[in-house]
Amino acid sequence: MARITAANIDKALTVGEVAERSGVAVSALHFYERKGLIHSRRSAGNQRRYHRDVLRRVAVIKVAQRIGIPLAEVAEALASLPEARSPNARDWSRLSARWRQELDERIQRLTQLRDQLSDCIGCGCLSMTACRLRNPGDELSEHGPGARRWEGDLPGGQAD
Amino acid sequence: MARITAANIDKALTVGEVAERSGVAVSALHFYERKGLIHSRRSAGNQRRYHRDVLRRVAVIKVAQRIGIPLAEVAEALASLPEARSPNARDWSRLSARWRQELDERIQRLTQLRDQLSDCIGCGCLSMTACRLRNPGDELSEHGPGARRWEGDLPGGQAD
DNA sequence: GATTGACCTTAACAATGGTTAAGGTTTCAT
DNA sequence: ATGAAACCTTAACCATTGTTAAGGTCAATC
Repeated sequence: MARITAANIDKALTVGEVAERSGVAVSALHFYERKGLIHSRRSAGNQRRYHRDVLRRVAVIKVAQRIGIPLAEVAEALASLPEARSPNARDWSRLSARWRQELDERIQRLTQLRDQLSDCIGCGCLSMTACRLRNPGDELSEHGPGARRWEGDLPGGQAD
Repeated sequence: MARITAANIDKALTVGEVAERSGVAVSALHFYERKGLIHSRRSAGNQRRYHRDVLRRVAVIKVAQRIGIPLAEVAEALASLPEARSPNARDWSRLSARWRQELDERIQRLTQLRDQLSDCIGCGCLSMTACRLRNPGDELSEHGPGARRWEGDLPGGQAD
């Protein structure tokens, strides 16, 4: 369907066209629709027909995935877009800002982890009680005499 | 079993003890064993008995997970440890160094993404053809006249 | 009007990282 | 020696993000 001519440039898109242009598989588009991330109308013969806005939505979904946002959260964010009109620059900017913050936090967490890991490289301390990397959440010190014996329980006595 | 006394401080650990000390569930320990990340001997009655080294391995697994390394890759890394002796500081250092590099790369990718996303906040361009975030992998320009009409197909004519 | 490609739905499968349940055995302390 | 707590195995189930298959319909073209 949908010969692309000057006359029908505004025509609704078929699922195949959206797949081709957005670079995601038809099956993924079906999936996104089931999850409420995108929407379609139906043709007389029950085939999906998409407004061109769907291309932006899919692009946004792909960016969000790169950031590491789970689809459920993307769905929420997209649900916050206005229904009455096509989203405008400000609408998209809001999403970008929101996700940039998540991205910032993720980067910060990873950077902190990296710094701790760097300390570990020099000393091989990944395995020791004192290691900053391990200690958060390591309940060792609460549980009897064995818990503090990290340095003593190796044949050869190396403090690894 | 395993009264903790001065006399049996070097005793093998049961799965419950490992779970408690490492902070991971018994089911997860079984799972790690199935996947080859940790190993156990068996008691006369077929119960798992762990060498204390397992606590280090589990700690390393947890760190790797925080970094975002999939278990299969962790399994590979752990398999590279010497079998004959308990791993020493240098062995653990090698793992740390290896993963630090992966972490560095991950951080760099995310940072680049963040910078691009920052550009998008100002202009709302997440949806536009020119956007650096979108263009890699966006096949738009190859597919007919519709492909370039990002600015023209919105009622109201905003360039969003 | 028939063919062919694109489309439809439903359901099952895949990988990842486990948890939960069911039914039976071992270990420990008393 | 017995009862409770911990352990065993197998199998099914959970969420996430889709893909693949089966069986049937629609749309556009020759």
